[in-house]
Amino acid sequence: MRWSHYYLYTTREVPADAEVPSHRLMLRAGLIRKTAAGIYTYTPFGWRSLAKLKAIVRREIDRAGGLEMSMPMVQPAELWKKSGRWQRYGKELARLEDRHGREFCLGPTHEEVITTMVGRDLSSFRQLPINLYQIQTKFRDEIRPRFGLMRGREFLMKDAYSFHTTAECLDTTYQAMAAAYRKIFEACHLDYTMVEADTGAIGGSDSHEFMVLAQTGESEVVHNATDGYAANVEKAEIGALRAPAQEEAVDRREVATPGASTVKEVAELLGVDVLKVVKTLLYQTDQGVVAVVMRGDREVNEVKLQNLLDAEFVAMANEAAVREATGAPVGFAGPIGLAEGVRLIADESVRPLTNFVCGANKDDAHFTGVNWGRDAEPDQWADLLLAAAGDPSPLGGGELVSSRGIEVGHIFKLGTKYSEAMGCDFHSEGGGKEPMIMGCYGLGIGRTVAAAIEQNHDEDGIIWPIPLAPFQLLLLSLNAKDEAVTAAAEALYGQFQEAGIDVLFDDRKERPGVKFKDADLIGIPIRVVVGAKSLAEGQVEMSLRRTREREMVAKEGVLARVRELLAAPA
RNA sequence: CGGGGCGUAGCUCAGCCUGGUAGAGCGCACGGUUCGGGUCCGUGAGGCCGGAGGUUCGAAUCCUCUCGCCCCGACCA
Repeated sequence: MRWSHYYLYTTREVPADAEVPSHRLMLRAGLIRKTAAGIYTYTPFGWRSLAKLKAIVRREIDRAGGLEMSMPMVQPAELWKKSGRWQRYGKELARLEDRHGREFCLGPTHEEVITTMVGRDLSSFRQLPINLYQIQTKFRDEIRPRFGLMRGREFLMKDAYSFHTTAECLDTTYQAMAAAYRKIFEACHLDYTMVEADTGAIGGSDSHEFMVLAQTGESEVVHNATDGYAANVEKAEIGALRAPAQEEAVDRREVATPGASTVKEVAELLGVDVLKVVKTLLYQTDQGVVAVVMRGDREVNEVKLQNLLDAEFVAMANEAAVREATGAPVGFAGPIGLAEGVRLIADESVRPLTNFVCGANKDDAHFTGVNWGRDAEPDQWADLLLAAAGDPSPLGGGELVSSRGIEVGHIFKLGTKYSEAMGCDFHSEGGGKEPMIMGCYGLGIGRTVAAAIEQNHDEDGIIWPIPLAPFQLLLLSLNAKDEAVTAAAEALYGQFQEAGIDVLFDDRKERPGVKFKDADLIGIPIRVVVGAKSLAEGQVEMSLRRTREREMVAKEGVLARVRELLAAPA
């Protein structure tokens, strides 16, 4: 491709709203343009990179037995009402009406559509298992889109759905898809990790996420290198915490704690360790108001809470609700004397505490010397602790380490949640009718490309991994008016094209400085520079974007050298 | 949805407080210059100052409403 005839416009300045490197560089390098908040246009240049990733994804999913298809982006409300998600999905589901007033939504995912289709077409165990996938534009009306393609509202995603007669069969496909994902991310040369995950709004049992490790990632993951445990922090289990020393029970006393509404303030005021202070958090849920007692220095994992309650939503109670439940302003809640009907759940971390401090459900007052059994008893004990770096791994390998990741893939065992709702049954060998057992497998296309940039860039621009680079090679001709240079560059361009190499030929009438800056910015892995001085000696300069190592190569030997570099592991 | 901020040339922004002829840099066009790391000089095109209403002799500037965008939070295959 000749740059002079191509659609590739770089910018020196950045729109001020780009905060993370991938977003900034994708705009500057002319890969994407913003059309609306969280909605982007992919330029021809950017689209090439996405196309490369799509090809890798297709290759691996096809090998894993997937069959490519395509489903509509606009879906009838009827299907979503049938699965119950029309109500449950919330405002993220973009809804619209057609001219007749019929309700539709923009598909954020496609369980309803695929399950309905498979349910109609397949009816026998003999037709199973089957694994269908598509690469398609999704729409989720995110509350706050940000970071360019990392969290857009409209985005490209590969989603696959598998249908089975048995859990074992589902597991086989699940493992095969996990293996395919590994191959995909390895083929992209990404530093990633697979972690246990919560199933969220999609539902189901087993679930794993594929995280590309990056500081700018929106998810926190914890892992332990010794025992191999790795999980999204939302899901993470924790080994036994060190138990505090047991004390002889003392009398419970109410003490004045004016203005001390945080654990830290209370601990300081009373001169005790924060570990001695418990906090009681009030949540509003569709199951009613819930009070959670948590160790003073730790956070509640709201996902664990939601799963425990089997709740549709869980949110911190507002001030009015807190007052109603505790009779006190925020900051003085405790497990003793809560309003009627408030469910009290205590985290396991506070179980071994003796003579602890908690709010007195009274303005400016706390209790000291509180003991379980004698003074209070929760309706339920549970693990609601949000894992943190330094916690013991549940597998016993020592401390958990925390890192940040970009969620690029998420696979689920759905079970029969959708097949039952949508009536997707099969006749079993025994003649009975059973719901199909399903799995689903998502992979963010744009997000993966953004993650690749997040992991591969420097201060000058993108450093594409060869498999995702829009072009493999950038041929750069310096002196446009020098006939010998032009002729040599044209000859090389012809050779590269003939050899089937993805080449971008910078034949623009620009100064060398501009071309070099652009070359660094757009990050094509291999660069070949034809300039007057070296050409006089029959040589051209070759270099790699990643290492910046330069070498002079006789112009006759360039093609062979390029082939060598492309074959080498990146 | 709560809190904060911003909408002025294609892009990045100044001007607004204290109302009086709409600006800069980059980009673009033209001429010259330069030619291995975003040359330099000159000329020029380009803006119902997001939209509506109000105050005023007069509004980019003050007031009200509205739309859009961004940041923090809650949220999230």
